[in-house]
Amino acid sequence: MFKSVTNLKTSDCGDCPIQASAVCSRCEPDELEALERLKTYKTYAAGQTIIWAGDELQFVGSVVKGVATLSQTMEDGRRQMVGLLLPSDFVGRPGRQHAPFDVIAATEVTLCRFHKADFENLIKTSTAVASRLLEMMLDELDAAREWMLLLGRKTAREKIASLIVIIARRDKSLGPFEGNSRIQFDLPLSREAMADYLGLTLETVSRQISSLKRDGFIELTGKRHIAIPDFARLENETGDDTDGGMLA
Amino acid sequence: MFKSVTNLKTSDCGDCPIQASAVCSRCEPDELEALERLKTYKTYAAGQTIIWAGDELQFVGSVVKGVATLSQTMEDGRRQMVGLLLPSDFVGRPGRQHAPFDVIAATEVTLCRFHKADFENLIKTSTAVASRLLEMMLDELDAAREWMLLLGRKTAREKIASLIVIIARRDKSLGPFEGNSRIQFDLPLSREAMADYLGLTLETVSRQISSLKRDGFIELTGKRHIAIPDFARLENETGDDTDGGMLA
DNA sequence: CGGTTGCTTTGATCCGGATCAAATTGGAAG
DNA sequence: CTTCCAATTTGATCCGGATCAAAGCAACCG
Repeated sequence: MFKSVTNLKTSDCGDCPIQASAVCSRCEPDELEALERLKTYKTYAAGQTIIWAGDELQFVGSVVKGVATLSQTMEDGRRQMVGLLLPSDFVGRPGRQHAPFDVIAATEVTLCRFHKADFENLIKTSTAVASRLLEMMLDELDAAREWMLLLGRKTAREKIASLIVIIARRDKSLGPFEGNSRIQFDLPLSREAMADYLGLTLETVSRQISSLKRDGFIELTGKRHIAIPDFARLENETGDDTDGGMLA
Repeated sequence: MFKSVTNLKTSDCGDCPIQASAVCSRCEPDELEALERLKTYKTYAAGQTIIWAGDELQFVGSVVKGVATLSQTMEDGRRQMVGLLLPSDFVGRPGRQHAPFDVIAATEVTLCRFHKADFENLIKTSTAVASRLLEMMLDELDAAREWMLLLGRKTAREKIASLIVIIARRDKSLGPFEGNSRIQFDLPLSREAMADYLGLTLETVSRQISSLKRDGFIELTGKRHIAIPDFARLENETGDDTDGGMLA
């Protein structure tokens, strides 16, 4: 269920509602219009729980603005974030009841929402919508699996470096950047939220951030604002294959 | 990409090729027939790599028999299994190139395969196929997220107990069973493969299995055959919410 | 049969990250 | 500009699981 099918922005700009350049051409005008009629917007305050685990969900939709968190909690309180919901990410499970995860606003969040039943109906009749959703889910799944590698095998330092890199890559306000550029932005998550995402404690998160700072990979001004003097150099700390090469 | 969309059994029995009872009725006869024409079978030996990370993939399909493993490896050799492929699980990524995961046969594996391009074409024209696939992907994603909780927050003992419970639940040869039944079956994975799945070392896996045996949660005859005297009691060791309750 | 080979178990030690406990800081409210 | 407080950093210690090292053990083979 949940998170990040992505890009259900619903056309303030005439884009394909189930967006993404590649498929826009597949959207029939009447499908686009159908989505258009169904959408509503709603804003949630930071800290507010948008969806409770086990809820009977009445809507699906996507994040327009802000950051939310998709997480699961054990009885004894141990918590694991299983998804980070940034603008353009899809929220809600079409078909059947949603799985037991909470969605919590990390900052003020605006959702673009569709009535669930209507949306499900649309999936069943529109190939374009269904296959676009499928594609988005496949991306989601790939991301989830990469996260599994991080959780199962990376060290604390690699986890922190990976998270910072991922947040930077997804921050559209930075525009496209490359290689060794210097970039800066605000971390949308508290140390505790990062810990829940990375399977660490908040103390370890803090220590590793300090350590990356000491080693010159990042600079901090205030608690949330971060600067990365050399993006590629930080990427080397993630433990990931960075060359992206594919010889022979 | 990959793994477990599930149930592309392709009708030796007249079932919906994109199976699952709930949707069978949605399959049009001609769609069923289209899938029928496209399928081929192939068997792989235990230990064989079925798909290499980065491959240009020519087919998609599903596991008919045997067990395969979906895994990712870091340059320095650290490995994390990100999916367990059991009979009925889907393999391959329709649309775009598959992500960098290996698929390796853990036992002898038989796949039912479709030519990729044909299958993708089918998705684009058949709502039934696309929406069934979507549903399966959503289940996959839920499972992946539960695994994230396991990797990030569970103790070694809880991880082992969880894995045994999950394998037992998915073993169809056991038939449906409930609560405190006694059940027994063969573990389809080596200690090392379990370790790769759980984000542990093989020594820790072995120790925890021994510990569960000492405490009477499981019995072992030979290295692979396992008996669970009281399934519900083992479930209590997983750390999961077991009551499944949903009061008020 | 005895020997090789590949799992698996068990043992001893080490270390990364958790836990418990203060101290510090930055930002919001007055 | 101060005050206050939650978020963060830093410190000291502990422990679960990793690592290094040696046996068991069952299947296979000559």
